[in-house]
Amino acid sequence: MMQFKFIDSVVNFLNNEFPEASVPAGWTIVPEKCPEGMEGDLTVNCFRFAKLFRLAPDKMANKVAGFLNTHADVLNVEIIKAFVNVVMKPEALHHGSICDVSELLNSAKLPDTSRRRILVEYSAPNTNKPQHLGHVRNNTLGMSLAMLLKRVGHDVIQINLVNDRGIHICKSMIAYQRFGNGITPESSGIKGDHLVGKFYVEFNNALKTEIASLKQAHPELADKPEEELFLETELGQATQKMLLDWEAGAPEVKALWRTMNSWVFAGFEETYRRMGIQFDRTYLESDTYLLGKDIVAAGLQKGVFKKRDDGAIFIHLDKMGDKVVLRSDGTSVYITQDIGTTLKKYDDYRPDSQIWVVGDEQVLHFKMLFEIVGKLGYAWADSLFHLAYGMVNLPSGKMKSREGTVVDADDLFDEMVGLASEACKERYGEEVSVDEISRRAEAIGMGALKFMLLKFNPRTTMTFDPQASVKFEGDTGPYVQYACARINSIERKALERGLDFSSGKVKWGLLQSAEEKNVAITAFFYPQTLQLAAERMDCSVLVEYLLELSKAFNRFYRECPVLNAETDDLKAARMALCMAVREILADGLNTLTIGVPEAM
RNA sequence: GCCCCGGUAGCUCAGAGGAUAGAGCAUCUGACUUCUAAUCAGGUGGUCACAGGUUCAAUUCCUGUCCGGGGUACCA
Repeated sequence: MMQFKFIDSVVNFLNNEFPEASVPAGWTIVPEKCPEGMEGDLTVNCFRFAKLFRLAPDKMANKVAGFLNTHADVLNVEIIKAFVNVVMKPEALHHGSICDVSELLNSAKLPDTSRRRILVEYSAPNTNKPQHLGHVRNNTLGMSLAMLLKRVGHDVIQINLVNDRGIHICKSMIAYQRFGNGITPESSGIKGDHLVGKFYVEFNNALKTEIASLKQAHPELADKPEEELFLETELGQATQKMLLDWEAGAPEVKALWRTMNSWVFAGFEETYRRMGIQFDRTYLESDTYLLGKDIVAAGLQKGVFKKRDDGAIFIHLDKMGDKVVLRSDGTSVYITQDIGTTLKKYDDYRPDSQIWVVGDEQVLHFKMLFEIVGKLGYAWADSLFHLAYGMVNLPSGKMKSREGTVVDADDLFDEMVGLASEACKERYGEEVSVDEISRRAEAIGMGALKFMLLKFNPRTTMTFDPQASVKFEGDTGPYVQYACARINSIERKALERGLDFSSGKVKWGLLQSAEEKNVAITAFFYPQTLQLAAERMDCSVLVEYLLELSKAFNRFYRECPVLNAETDDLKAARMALCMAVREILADGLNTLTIGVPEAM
């Protein structure tokens, strides 16, 4: 990690002054950004480490300030309580931060000994309907987390586990058989996953009608919930039979299943491509759904699991009570499959850690899963992690497919990109090719959406306001992209004017204004921000940072002309600052899987 | 009932022991002959749900209460 020389000096100084103090190995001072309105660039917060040296915080502050007063890199020092506010010489400030930007970017990488192989599983869609806003949050969190972990040096493997079989899949198949009339994505021009989703809806409508007439014919059933009446209906029975036929390998059922799933996969492929998702491995539940059974059988032998009188196999998990892992009829439950796939993924990749990006309604499920894996004797059970994220609600409340309030993923992409496209045309409609406009609109629209979803802490249950979310102003992805676009524009203008800054040494010490220093100070925190975000598995940390750096840049942009600066040396130095900022912003946006348009 | 998560500005959200609690939106006022105004500068707006406790220091940690959400299946 990059560090200012004066910080190292203080640490050395303290170690020499207090040889008897037992400071942890590798201990150092982490400087903080001096709050706005205070005289200072950086702050050494002595509250945090005074105790290490058995000194009162204010005495420590005095000691540190006394030392720093004589330091060659320091211009001025002010003590407030136990905060030591340091004004640095601009030269030293820039050399400790933004001057060598590739070194700065590189220093975000963890040392080899801290790098891990990590499996990130996310998305996990069902093949009976298209993806919606909830999936988009999941996908965005998953892919960005994967990129973030990679960015700091981990070996990351992105995994999807597709739910491609089961009773819910049979529902759309039954509906297709009955109402489909041989329609296909090609014949209808409807995207495959949407077409299959239509039949899932039709199934539920038909089922609702049948249940209504069932209740009418049998008033005693009036109070029964619909799920309990499923197998009383003709449709329900047909669906159940189809599931059994599927499991028995009935050729005509399998053929239809393959056909319809292929439509859905083609549709998903398009959705994923648009989001920029590439999985390293896709597991299909149709291949893995039987996996856990052997393990349960073996666990029963070992006494980890027990058999109940009715034949069901369960495990006793102390505080969480009993959990059935195999039904009395011998079939798997959800957790059985997850035990199986967890072990399978472990065997396939030997990871140091596995992460599941799954909604927070499943926290208990994963707690149980991890405990079961541990009880089965796998020491790596404590390296398993459920990244539980909150649901996406609408201002009107929850999204409900039954009430048609679900925000479809593809529609949402189109809307965001469409609005971005309009904004682009407004600005550059005449001068820029249609092709370029659509490229920009794609980066801006998709970027705005992803950025918005990542801005929230993953665990918060967020409200998605279509009106507000569709804007490209304020704390948004386009705000960050715009800062990059401004820098690109400066670079283009420099070329037009025949200015060449590539040769000659940059005189960083010329950048002395508050705005210039603030950019450099903010830049300094980039590597540790990446590492913190990775450690917390929380991209919102990075999002906040990118906004802050963009804000610092935009202020600089307003106050400090680059190409119109007073001297050539100052022009060159400011240009170098711009280039460095662009590299950081682009690196950050990239990590969030957001593109950077050339201009906007 | 029990378990988990949350309650911070009109709205959406940051802050997780430290300085005067922040940002965006909304609203009001200014700034485009200048390297892009998708920008910038400023105003208005707060009992950090409530009550105790720990601490030199609590919005942050602990306990309790209230309110909201989720979970508590031989569903996934």
